[in-house]
Amino acid sequence: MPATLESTLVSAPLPSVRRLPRYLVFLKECRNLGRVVVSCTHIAEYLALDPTLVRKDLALTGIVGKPRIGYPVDELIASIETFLGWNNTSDAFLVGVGHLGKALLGFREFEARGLRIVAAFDADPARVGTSVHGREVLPMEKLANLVERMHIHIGIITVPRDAAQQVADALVKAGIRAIWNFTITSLHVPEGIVVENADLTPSLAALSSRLKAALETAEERRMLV
Amino acid sequence: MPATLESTLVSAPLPSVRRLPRYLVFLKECRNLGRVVVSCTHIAEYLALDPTLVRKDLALTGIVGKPRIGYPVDELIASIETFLGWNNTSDAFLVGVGHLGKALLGFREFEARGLRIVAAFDADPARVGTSVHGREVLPMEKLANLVERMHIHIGIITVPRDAAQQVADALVKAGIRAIWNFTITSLHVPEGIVVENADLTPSLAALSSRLKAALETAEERRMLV
DNA sequence: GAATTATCGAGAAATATTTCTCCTTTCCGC
DNA sequence: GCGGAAAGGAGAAATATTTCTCGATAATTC
Repeated sequence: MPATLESTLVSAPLPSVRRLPRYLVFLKECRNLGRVVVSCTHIAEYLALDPTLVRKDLALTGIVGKPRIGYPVDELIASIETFLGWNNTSDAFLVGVGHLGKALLGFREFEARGLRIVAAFDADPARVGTSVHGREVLPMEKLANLVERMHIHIGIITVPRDAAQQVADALVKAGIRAIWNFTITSLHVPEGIVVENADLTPSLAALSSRLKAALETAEERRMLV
Repeated sequence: MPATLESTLVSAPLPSVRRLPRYLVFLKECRNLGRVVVSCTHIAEYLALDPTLVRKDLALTGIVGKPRIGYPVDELIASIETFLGWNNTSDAFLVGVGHLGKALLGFREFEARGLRIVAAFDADPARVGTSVHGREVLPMEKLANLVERMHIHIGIITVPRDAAQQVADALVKAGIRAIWNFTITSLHVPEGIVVENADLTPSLAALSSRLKAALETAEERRMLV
């Protein structure tokens, strides 16, 4: 039996979880406009989804709506944010202060979404000691000690792909529980460690594929007419 | 009408397409190590996937393997790259030269993956005229004209989320066919325009959710023992 | 040269996810 | 209050995706 990276125990459907943040954007917009309640039909229409799908997703968070009324906006926002754990922020370490690492360190929005990058590390001595968006870049040697001392659960990998596995090993050894992997490298980690891949290449592949299909469809229509 | 046309009309399963780039990483590693053939079993083992799944994904690209041997590495790489359209690069425009936009402009790897960002635009006059990774930042006014003149199909949106819809409208009006959307804003576009969302927030949500589940599972096990 | 074994291919089965259908609830106008 | 319309809830149906099973094939070993 091949070792599975994902523990397929009881957890929420991942596609649903991924949609939740987009609901939040719309809901906060509603709140800003002074709306008190919102129906899943409205949400679905705005996001071009099926209303039932939205209802199912929202039900995951434990909220119940009222027929003919909808969901109370404030409660719904709170419910989703609680479900996603965005209320109590988790601290994370980032490894690899290149272009992307710097960009991530600059996203102040993460903090509103439950993630605080508290320290950055790099193997390049030239980068160590510099300051990026208010955080000093630390040497890799300090990583293990600090992970333990600060009870860090999340590691963010933004190093060149060849170094990714090595960094992952170091993070796991230090006691990290989840890795946000921005390289395309397929990381090998012990069971129980969560790896979420955020590399852009798969998304680019999907874009290419869909664009190709769209252009072909358009071409065909043009020839039929 | 050739059968290939029909097969492209029914677009490939997106999850499969997203996995293809990860196969490529492994395959190129194999090639570098001097391997000539590789079996889907090996690929599957390395990526912690089911062998049959890998076989089905590879079959999408039209390659046929040999029993007891596997797939010829070079041919397989070529087959996947052709399928993904990584051989003939498409030109793209990027709008929004903030942290992320700059980071994307700095990724030279995109070119090996069929994407060349040929120009960058920004609404901020302070940024217009500056140079980022060798490309001059142009004013938004020039966008429409250049999209048409250069036959650009792909637009990349890396602006603040509030400006995203407006930029998308401008891109669509200019004649763009696909949008790579790095904001969490749900874009409204006419039918036939492809929108691929690459915002990190859904991935972060998935990470949080899975980490939470993993920690709970671990806790549960600990209490059982 | 035959047996053995690893691998691919195809289609069936299983699972996950999304959509549909019907029913209940609640508000609004009368 | 009462009936109708609109909205959400629950579970079934449909669809998409993944996994399983079995048969065929080709290299390796004896």
